[in-house]
Amino acid sequence: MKNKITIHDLARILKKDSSTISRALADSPRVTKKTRDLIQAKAKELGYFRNTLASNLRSQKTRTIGVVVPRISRYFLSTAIAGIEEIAFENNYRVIIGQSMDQLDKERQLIETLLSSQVDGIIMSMAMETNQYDHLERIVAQKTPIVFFDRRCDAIPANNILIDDCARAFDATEHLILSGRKRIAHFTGLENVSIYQDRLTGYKQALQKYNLTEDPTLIYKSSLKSQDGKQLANLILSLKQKPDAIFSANDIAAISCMQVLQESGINVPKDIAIVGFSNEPLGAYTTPSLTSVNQSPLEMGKMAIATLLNQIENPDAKLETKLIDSSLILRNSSMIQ
Amino acid sequence: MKNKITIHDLARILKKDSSTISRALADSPRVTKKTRDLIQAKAKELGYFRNTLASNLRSQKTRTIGVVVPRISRYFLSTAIAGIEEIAFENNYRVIIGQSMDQLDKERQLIETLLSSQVDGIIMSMAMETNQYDHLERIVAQKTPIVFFDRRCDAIPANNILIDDCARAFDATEHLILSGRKRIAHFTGLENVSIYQDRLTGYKQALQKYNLTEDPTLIYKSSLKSQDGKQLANLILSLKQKPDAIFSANDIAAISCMQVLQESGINVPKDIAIVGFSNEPLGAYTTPSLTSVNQSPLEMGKMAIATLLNQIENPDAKLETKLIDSSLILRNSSMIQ
DNA sequence: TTGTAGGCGTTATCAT
DNA sequence: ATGATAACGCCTACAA
Repeated sequence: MKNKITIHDLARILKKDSSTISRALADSPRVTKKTRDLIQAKAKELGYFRNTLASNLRSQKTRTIGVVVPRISRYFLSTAIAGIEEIAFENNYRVIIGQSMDQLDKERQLIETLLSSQVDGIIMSMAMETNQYDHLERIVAQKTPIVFFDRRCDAIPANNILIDDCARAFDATEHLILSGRKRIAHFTGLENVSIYQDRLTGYKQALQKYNLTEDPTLIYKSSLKSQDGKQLANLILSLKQKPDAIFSANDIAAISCMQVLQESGINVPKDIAIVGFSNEPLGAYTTPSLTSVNQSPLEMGKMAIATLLNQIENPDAKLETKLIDSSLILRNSSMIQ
Repeated sequence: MKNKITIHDLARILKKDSSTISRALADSPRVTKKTRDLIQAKAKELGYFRNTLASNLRSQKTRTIGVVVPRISRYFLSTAIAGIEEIAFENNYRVIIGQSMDQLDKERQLIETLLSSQVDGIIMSMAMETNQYDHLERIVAQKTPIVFFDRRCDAIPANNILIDDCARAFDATEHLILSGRKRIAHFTGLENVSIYQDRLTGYKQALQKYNLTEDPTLIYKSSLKSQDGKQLANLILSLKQKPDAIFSANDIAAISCMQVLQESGINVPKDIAIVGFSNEPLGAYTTPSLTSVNQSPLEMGKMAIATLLNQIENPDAKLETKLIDSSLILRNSSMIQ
């Protein structure tokens, strides 16, 4: 078995009580400097490591926070997680990560796992599929602090770290309108996801402001995956009266759609201008480069963990919704070249 | 405090002993089906959750594995982690993630944290800076199973999940030679990182095979970050006799170098052909698109966790080094157009 | 300043 | 089949 030295071993060796050892190792002032130094030296010598398991059980704190996201291998999310991990580490917290793969079932299981692991708090961005909230209600019932970022859950009282999706969608649509576009299609996600609703609202508000009629046949709902973008491109290609612009609620769908359109001889942006959302790095490298909305993922992640840690240390803190800076990044896919 | 129902609460309510409750909840056959059903129903009703902390302390297992990587927000690593998390979850293991940011210090601290958290095993890819191995030796000393992927550590006996870096570097260089290139520069990483040594070796072997003289002034060592690529580009621009090709040990340096070269009027690939390494997705979208080496990160991650779980369940299993499929992906940055 | 004792929640062992 | 007991390792009132 493993090389496990306990405070009892140290106690025996040093002929002290284990409580003295415990205090010394915790730098408690309630032990002489001399004994403390002696004990710490011996502990180091013997390679003693505090057993976090036992310590946690005793203190009922794990100094671990759980993160549940749709998937890690997407730039926005991995960058947000990088920010979370960085701040958590600085504050001596560990981070457990799980991916829901946008599935309700997996999300449920992950939450269950995290709760029974006694995480001190949870940061999450909801799965696309999630339309029931029993698992999230349980988090609240257990009084485990929770912070949503990006994809919030309106049904659950919690802290939220967001960008102003509606305003940015408005900006994106307005930008297309001001560039002279009249028939602007919108790619939206599943209706239970808050941000896609917000982006849809922003899109509609912009149309309204400029007196463009909202055409329901120009609003396409999908999972916004790569293949969805391709399918939608083919659908658009088959239309007699094509849109002259597309505002997609994410970059993946925008880019894959753009590729298919181009392969069929459509000129982007001349024939159809395209704007995405999220500012994935590869959008800067496509031809044409993709106009998109920067969501400041690193800042979102850092703000999410800061908010969570505050809530953990201060359980009565008022719940807040914080908006992180965001902006439309103009590139060539929406500019007349 | 939290809504925590324990087996003792259930015992009191059902007028049974806590050990019976424990057995029932563990589906032990040593309890009547009737009582078991009764207990399980009641547990569900009251929202009982096993306290993983206590259970772990008892069993001396955490069912948690630690992952230490340079940074999460890079495609290769986030994808590998996605694979790790997926398989871990299927096997009812949790994953703790830490980023060393390529710093030895942070890596040390992370390892220490993971060890005192009693993780059942560790998967890691070494930090660029790491040139001392005391922290890694401690992992071995504690008999905690460890698997390296991508950036291994030759000084530590462990499982390794790799690609054949040397062979792929050879392929890349040979490809440039067969395309008629004579002065092929190489961007390598810090010398303590195994994979960069391997890629350098592959590069040299290809030169040798085709009787090209190895020119030490064409081998550039750096951290291979974006800014390094730019600096190297400027350095190359200042040369009287420029290379006609560059083989970079990663994509980031390759792409940023390519950009700077192009801005200065160099035609890629005509004047200088470029090949990267890692096949980051954005390489497919640059102009010209970047020839690179696919490292199959998802498969590497899955193989790493499979190997680790096997080692955990079977501590005497022989240590292995597994090579994952990899291949040179030809794109426009190295083809005469 | 140091020691004693008990408990965090679970589970394995032994007894009934 | 079920109950009693002890132990995993740590921490903290309380006592001395």
